[in-house]
Amino acid sequence: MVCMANIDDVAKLANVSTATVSRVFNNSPYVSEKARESVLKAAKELGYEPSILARSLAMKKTNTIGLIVPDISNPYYSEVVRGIEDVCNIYKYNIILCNADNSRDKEIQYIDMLKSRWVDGIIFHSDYFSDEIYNIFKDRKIPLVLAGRATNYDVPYVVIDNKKAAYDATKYLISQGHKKIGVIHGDLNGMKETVDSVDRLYGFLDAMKEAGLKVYDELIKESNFKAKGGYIAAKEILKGSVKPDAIFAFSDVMAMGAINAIYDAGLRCPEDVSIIGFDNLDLAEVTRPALTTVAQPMYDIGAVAARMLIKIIDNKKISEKRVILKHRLIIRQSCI
Amino acid sequence: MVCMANIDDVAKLANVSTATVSRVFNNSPYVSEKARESVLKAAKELGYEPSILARSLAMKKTNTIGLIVPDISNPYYSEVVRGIEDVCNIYKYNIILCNADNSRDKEIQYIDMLKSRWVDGIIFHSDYFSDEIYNIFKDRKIPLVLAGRATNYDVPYVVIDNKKAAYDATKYLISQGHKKIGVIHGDLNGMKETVDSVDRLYGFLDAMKEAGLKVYDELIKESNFKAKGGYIAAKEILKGSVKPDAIFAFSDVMAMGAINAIYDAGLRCPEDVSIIGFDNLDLAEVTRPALTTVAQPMYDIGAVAARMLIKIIDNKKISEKRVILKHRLIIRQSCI
DNA sequence: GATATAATTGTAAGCGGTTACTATTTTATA
DNA sequence: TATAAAATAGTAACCGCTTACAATTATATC
Repeated sequence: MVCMANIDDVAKLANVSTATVSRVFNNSPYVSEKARESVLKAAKELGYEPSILARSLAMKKTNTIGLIVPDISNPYYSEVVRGIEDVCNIYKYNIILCNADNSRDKEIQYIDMLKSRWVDGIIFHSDYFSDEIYNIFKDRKIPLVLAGRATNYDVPYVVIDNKKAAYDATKYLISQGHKKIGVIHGDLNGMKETVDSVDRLYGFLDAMKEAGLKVYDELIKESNFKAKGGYIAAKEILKGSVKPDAIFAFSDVMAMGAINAIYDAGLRCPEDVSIIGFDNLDLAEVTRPALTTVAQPMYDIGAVAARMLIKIIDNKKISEKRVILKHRLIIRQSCI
Repeated sequence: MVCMANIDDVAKLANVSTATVSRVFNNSPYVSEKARESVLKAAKELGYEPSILARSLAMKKTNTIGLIVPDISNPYYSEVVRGIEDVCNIYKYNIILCNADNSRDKEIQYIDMLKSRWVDGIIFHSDYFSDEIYNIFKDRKIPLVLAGRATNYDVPYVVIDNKKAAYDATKYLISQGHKKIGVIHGDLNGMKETVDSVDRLYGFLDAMKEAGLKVYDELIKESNFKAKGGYIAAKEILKGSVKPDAIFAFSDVMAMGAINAIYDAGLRCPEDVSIIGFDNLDLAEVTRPALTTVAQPMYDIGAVAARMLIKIIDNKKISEKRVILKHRLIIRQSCI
């Protein structure tokens, strides 16, 4: 930290007290035009800029929020973060970014770090929101908004209806005449805490049941939300005895991997096997076949979460603590 | 900011002075085992955690670095940022993230904000590094590392050799027998400040010249580094009188757009027109045809930049202020 | 036991702001 | 013109920590 002019220097040069300087920079009324001018002039001359750090300490408010996500290099999260950043920018908040890789230890470590930095609040986006994490937040007493994850605890959140979304996607596949439908899902966490994949799987099962279709266990595989994982899972599905006519991947990236697996198995997509993804990343529309997918409003998940958190920090009323944003089926070329 | 125990509370409960408490938490020697224990006990009892904010003010060091990038939701940047974050995490630095959208105004605004937050240094990644921005950094006297952009000013940077990279890619196309090669580049900024696209264009031209190949102006189009832009540019190229046998897109995303344009024009990729991209984003290997591309070490650009900045902050010697990382040609299926 | 030395600990002044409270100056009102 | 009210300015305590310096205590040396 290079030294620079402080409030005393400015006060001295402008021949006023520090209080007056402070008032000028806080747009307080009750400061004469004359004083204001000379302060501004002195400040300019010295290249003075108030220290947000010192101000934060004095006011016990940092105008900073912490952001805990698994991995910013994952396009889903980078889009969410972009939404958060844009809203924060409007309200003059800054964000401290933390990549926790879904590791509970890292998450806890980051929460403590953010706390000791006095962030005004935290937006937490993780695959899991466990009792342990909940209690830590409760102990630390930091305003919290959950993004992308619902909870029964009294914590505000912004999500989509994952179950309904998967239900809709499955219904669409069924309406297209598909009967033997495979699924590539993510970690189910032993069905204990509810994670996205669990919700989505239930939605899938509901739709299948409703349509009276048989669910083949061997067509349902776990993967890791990555392209390679999707590829491997699809490959296994395709080499089984039950041949699927469609596969529902719980992420676009896994869907892309699955498409490659289909081609590598000597089949075509969508002619032989239809694929539907989840997320609607940018890449979904630039690949071939363009991906039919369930769109999540990632940017808005971030933006709404940020807006909620800032309201909570400012003690403003929030109309609804549990926000469920709309998903949307985007029909492109990977399903027929 | 919720109130919590401070150093005085702990000192009182532990029956020592605040100095001792501070010493305990800074692992100072010269504090007796007895005192250390009682401080730790008191701290635990009160749930005390030192305020990094107050510490930063007292020490004039925040252990925070500012990060200015155009757009975190762009996968290139999110990968760079991930590299930065991982290194910062190791060295106990935190990052404040700023999306400046390549807007000079936003960049300046963010620089000032970061300064008034006393960040220890800034990593700046923008398409442009102008005199104006350079001077602002110089005035503000903040340690700075440039990522992804070289400069003649005395500012450390981490880049790849864009000219050589484009040269290599072009040579590869030529070696495959291509002669009429198109280019989709980004903003050339009037060839004034050197931006990526300019360097790359020169590399392309060099290779063409060296091979004695004719460069067709109508095969060279400007675009915006987005898929749609790549699509439009390729479409224009394809409908001209000179038919290209290959197109070099200066980003993978534009390359993807171009592939779509090729198919929409009733042609095939790579059989009729080869495409080579730039970046080697994750998506490059999951699309069909898998993208032949010039790989940039995005994660490392971030990681190395962060390591350099932290060294500079700590006044350690850095062996080389101008780091040029290796690019790599990744051959997949989009070129034959 | 006296004295020198080393190990601990405490005191208090910063770091750069904000703000309650008080003091002073202006302006309005009678 | 005297006085009340409003506007403006200043003083100093405080936010929570670090650290130079001084003070105290324990240990070693003669």
